Formats: sequence, structure tokens, C-alpha cells
Amino acid sequence: MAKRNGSSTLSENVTKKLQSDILAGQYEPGSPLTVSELAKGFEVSVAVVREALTRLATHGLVLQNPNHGFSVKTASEEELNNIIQARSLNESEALRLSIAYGDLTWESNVIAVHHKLSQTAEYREVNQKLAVSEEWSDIHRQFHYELIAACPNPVLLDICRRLWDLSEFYRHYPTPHQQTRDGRAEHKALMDAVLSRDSDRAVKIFRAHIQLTADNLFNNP
Amino acid sequence: MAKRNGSSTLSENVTKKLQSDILAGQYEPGSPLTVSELAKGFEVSVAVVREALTRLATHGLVLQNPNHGFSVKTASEEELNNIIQARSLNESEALRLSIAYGDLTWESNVIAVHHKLSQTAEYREVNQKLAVSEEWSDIHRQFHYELIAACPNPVLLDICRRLWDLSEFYRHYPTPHQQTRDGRAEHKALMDAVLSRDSDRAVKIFRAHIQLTADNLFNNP
DNA sequence: ACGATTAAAATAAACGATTTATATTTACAG
DNA sequence: CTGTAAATATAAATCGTTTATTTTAATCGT
Repeated sequence: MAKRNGSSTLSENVTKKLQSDILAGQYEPGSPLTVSELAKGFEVSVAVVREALTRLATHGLVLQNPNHGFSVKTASEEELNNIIQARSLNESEALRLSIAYGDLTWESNVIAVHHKLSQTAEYREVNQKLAVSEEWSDIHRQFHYELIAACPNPVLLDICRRLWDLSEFYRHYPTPHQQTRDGRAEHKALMDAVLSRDSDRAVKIFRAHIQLTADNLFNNP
Repeated sequence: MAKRNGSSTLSENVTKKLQSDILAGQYEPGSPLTVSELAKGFEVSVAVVREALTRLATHGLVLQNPNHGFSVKTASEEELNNIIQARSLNESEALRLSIAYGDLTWESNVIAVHHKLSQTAEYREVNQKLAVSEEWSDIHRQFHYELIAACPNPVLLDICRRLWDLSEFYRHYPTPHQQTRDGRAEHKALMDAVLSRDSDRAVKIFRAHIQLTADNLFNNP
């Protein structure tokens, strides 16, 4: 850090880095984020860290208590269910609109990113334990974004993007049991429904897809 | 300003003041918000103004261009339609849930705030022209919040709150023609549907209600 | 020994000045 | 004149420090 690159600002870079660190599970949920310490770590002034934390706080990834500083968002099964419910509502609608408005270029992009996703390993080994690959996470996000990319309502898309980040926060949780689901098949089925312009089927598959993610995490049958 | 009051911070107060000023139409849409000028006006340092603007920027009320500072959000009919669409989706769902989960206390609160709303004048005279009363605006917001207050999903409620602020941005626009609608009757009908726990009817009335607001603003038949 | 009160340390929030980037003006060459 | 480049002006971004608040530690009295 410590230097501005390109036309972007230091605050922007620190915000991005902090966000990806939090989403990658670098910090324990609920743990305090001391401005001065982070500033030392990033080799920037307290002002830019403060600005970054302020942004993340309004995004919901960081908690801000007046005169008590910042801390990482806490996690709960209840909240994940609320996020999933909101995502289900908004992303389903965005998906419908995307299917209704998407053109040939969009179709091609969907196929392209799905191919990439299907050829990327979801887990990698990190000191004898399986962990979600950061690369896969990124492509997975791209895939879901692409599905709704043809939705002509930017407000709706922004909501979807924020909700994705919030649910991403839960992805790096220790999974209680081995995944039994077939994520690859689900993605394939979802893409097929989308490409055949079958909104109802696509939404149905999508809803089941994200519900399974939540259930898997907290070990619900 | 210039002094911290209570347990809240200066930034918080400036944020609130700036937000209400913007929503009240104090600044022209698209006009630049110079940090140093605002700091002088509020008699605070540039840091707190910056923090306030950063917050409002992530909320969407303010635009931030890296190295070009901040400006008031621009307005367009298209964007209002997008906001209304998103509001319709989320607030309808919140309304359904609220109707499903609301208890007797909630019912009473709905009735109470509706009474207040029905007894408050929507317009007041400002140098020979009619303008929306700030007091009415506030109670109107409270009324709509109360309708969905029993929704048990805070994530959904937060989305609704943000979308409300965004659409509120358009409320202070010069209305091209005299309002012909009967807002009072709409609110009464909405409340009646809610209290009789008729979700479908309530949602239908609500959707028509916010659609009319948008149509009225841009003079659509 | 324990709880309340006060002093000390740590951290958050705010400040004002400096540095860096962008926009504007002026000078100059073609 | 017109286009380009240097110089200046303006505003944004960042910095290091100061002030206020909270938390921890210590002291005192009962």
C-alpha cells in the first residue's frame, strides 16, 4: 500500500483489501478493528482506514459503535436466513428480468463463465484441510452476476451485489459436515433453464440452490 | 454544530443534517459538494464532512468520483422508475410478512400513526406557492415504516429504508400539474386492508399507491 | 476483602496543515 | 491565430497530532 496507483485513491484500495480480507475470513466475526493498528499494517494514515471502515460499515460488513470504534460483523444462523430470504426475493426478480431482456451476447457470456466455473476446483488443500478456493469463489460470483447482468434495473442489481457480499461473509465458515450436494449439477441446471428462457424453472432452481448453501452451513437436514 | 452532543459523534450529526438537507432539496441535483466549503458552513473539520459524504455516497444519495470529490445525486425519470420497482418488490414482501407476524401492539401503532397522518396538512404555503410540508413528509414516512414494522427480517427492512430515502429524493421536485389523486383515501384503504390482514389486497393497494406517486411527478397519464 | 471513587492508560474522534492530483490560465512556438 | 506546454490555482486526499471518551488499574474508605 502506501502509494496511490492509477486514478484510484488510497481509501478505495484499502477498502477493497479490507473487504476481501474480511470476506476471506481473516478476522474473527465480532473482533475489534482498531483504526491505528490497521493504519500501521497498511502503512497509511488513520484517516484513510477510518474512511474505509466507514464505507464497510454502511455496507453492513463492519459494525460501528459511536465512541466504541469498529468491529467485524457478527454471524448468526438467523441473520443468514434473513440474508438468504432477501437475496431470494431480489435475485429471483433480477433473474426474471435478465431472462426477459438478455440478448445473444449475454447468452454467450453466461455460457463462457459457466464453462470456466465448471472447470475450476471448488476446494483446495490448506495444511491437510479442505478450504474453499479463492479463485473458485471469484468465478462463482461472476457466474451468478452474469446470470442477472441483463437485468435493466441498476438499483435492483446493486441490492443483489450487496446481499451477495453479505452472504459471502458466511461462506468461509467451518462446514460441520462434508458437503453431499452436487453444486456442479445445480449450476448446469440453472444455466440450462436460463438459456431456454424458462423463468419459472430458473427461479425455482435458483431458490433451491441458495437455500441449500445456507442449510449446508448450519447442518440442517 | 461544532460541539459534540450526547453520546453521538459529530460525524453522525453532520451526516443526518446533510441527508435531510439533500432530501429537502437544499442542493440542486448534480451540484458539487465541496468538502472545505461544507466544513466551513458546519464549523467542523474536513474529516467529519468527508466521513459524512462517504456514508451518504454508499447510501446512494451522493456521488463520489475519485479525485473529483462529491456531488449531489442526479435525478431522472428512468431512475425513479427503477427505485419504485425495487421498492415495490421489497416493501410488498415486507408488508406481507408484517401482516403475517404483526401483533395487537403493532395494529394499535398503525392506527395511531394513521390518525396522525390523516390530521396533518400535506401542503403548506411558501411565498405564494404550495410546497410539501416537512412535518407531513416525516409522518408519512413513519406511517409507511409502521406498516412494515412487524416484518421479522431486519435485512429486508434495511433495504426498504434505503429505498425510501432514495425515492424521497424525488419528492421535492416541482410537480408539473396539480395533484388530482386522493392520497388520504389511499392511505385509509391501505390501512384497512392491513388491519383486516388481507395481504393480497394490501399489496395491490400499496403498489398502486407508490406507482401513482411516480406517475404524478413526471406527469404521466 | 469488597465496592466505590479516582487516577492513569488506551483508543476513538476530530482537527488543521501538508501533500498530491486535477483544472485553469498563461506563455510560447508553429 | 491555433495547438501545445509550462505555470499557476483550486480542490481533493492524506497525514501527524490534539482532544475527548472509554476502559483499565489503583487507591481509599467502610
